[in-house]
Amino acid sequence: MTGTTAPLVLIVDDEPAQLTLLRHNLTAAGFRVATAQDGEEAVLAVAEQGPDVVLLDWMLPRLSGLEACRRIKATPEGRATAVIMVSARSEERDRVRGLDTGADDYITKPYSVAELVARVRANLRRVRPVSVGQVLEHGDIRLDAEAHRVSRDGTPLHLGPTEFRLLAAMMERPGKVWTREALLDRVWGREVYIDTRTVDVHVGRLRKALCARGGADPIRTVRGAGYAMG
Amino acid sequence: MTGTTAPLVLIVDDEPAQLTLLRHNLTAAGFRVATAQDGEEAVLAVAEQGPDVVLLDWMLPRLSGLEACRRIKATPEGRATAVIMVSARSEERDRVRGLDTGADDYITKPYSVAELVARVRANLRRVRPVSVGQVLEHGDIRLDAEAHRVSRDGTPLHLGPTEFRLLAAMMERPGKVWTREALLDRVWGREVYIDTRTVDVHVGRLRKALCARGGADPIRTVRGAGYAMG
DNA sequence: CGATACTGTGACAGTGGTGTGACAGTCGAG
DNA sequence: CTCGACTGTCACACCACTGTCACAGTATCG
Repeated sequence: MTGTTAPLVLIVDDEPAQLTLLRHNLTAAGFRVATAQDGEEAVLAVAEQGPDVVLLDWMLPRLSGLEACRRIKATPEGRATAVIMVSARSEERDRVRGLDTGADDYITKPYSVAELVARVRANLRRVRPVSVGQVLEHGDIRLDAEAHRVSRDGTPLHLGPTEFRLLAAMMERPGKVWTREALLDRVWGREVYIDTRTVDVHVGRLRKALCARGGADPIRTVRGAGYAMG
Repeated sequence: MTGTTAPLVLIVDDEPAQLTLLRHNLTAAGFRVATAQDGEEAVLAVAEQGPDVVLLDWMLPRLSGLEACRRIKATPEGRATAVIMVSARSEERDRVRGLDTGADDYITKPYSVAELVARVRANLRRVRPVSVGQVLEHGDIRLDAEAHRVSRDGTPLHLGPTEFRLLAAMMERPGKVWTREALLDRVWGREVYIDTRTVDVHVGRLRKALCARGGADPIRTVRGAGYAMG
């Protein structure tokens, strides 16, 4: 669930053919994939692996998709993941029931792979705000998260991976002051032992890159607190 | 966007009949409703009113729904709201384009009111938990805790860390008289050995900063007791 | 009025937070 | 392998900020 690894999608379906097909397509789209074959497995897998998105088939052995969804959404991990119900039923009352159970989205068979992937991305965007196709703008700075590109005033900039994530985090909430600890959490990952002063160094490098071709420093230092955009 | 008031839904459509219909149904469902008639209005309305959900028609004058969605999602307010694209086009490639622009959901005409409301609710569930930074105001003084910013009458002020915390504490409870000991506790920390007269010095510095560009002294000295805002 | 207690504030030295160049270690590409 | 890109740490310099003091100003009371 940190910004560094690929998003994890849990596929729940009882037909092996479906699992293989989906795994193949989602892997090709850059996601990590986990699978479960019935509702109980699904609930367990969510608790253990904390996926970012769950593709949940409506018809499942042992525990219906609807009930599985309810149980998933009853856990803290479940609330932090997006559940997409997959079903052959396209009647409206089912859609309504599905959404009111806590499902985040609903997709009906037959669906195209393109739409499925787009849906997964769209839901992912809410669960992991920055990591997926999103263009952030702040003043003359543009950051394309999907293409991994940054430009200032139209001219492209070269940033290392860490500086890129650092900029992305700060651009996501302009004005917000990030403590060094918060940035370590967000940019480096939750379980890392890193000197907080390292943040200073990377902020310095980011500043140098952003101001290489002139322009005001877009990063504000708040003494005793941390850093902020704008 | 606060927790106490009803969720705000922004309806964007150029047909007055649609606006009236949607407003009626959503109001009946317990939402607050705002409206916009074209894409530019929509982008503006999102920035100004910070709705929880936007119902965005695909076909709009001046700025297409797609482009409006992109611009909305490039702003911090936009990222904190759910955008539901509404369209007569049900072809798949449009859905994909819509979702990849940053839209959170997609609904096609004709839709039933029940499904629409269910979708709005489902999207709301994800958007609502996002809390917004606390902004304290007292007279013409504004203190943004998250951004660590203070302004008086619109002009930004520079405060040191201690003065900032001091002001924040006093603004949190306007009128309350703080003893020097209470302020030491609150601002400096519980187990500090500091001369109580130090509080006086910092209050003085805070006053100087607040009144640097004119204006009445917002801090009241209570002889024998301490200090208070207003 | 004088005495006393309390508060405002300029000055100042010390501290500690921050910017930054240097450097060694790691990793992947060629 | 070598090379280059990137990372994390350190040391040093700088200066904004801090806490304290001394003295001046002001309210309170006999």
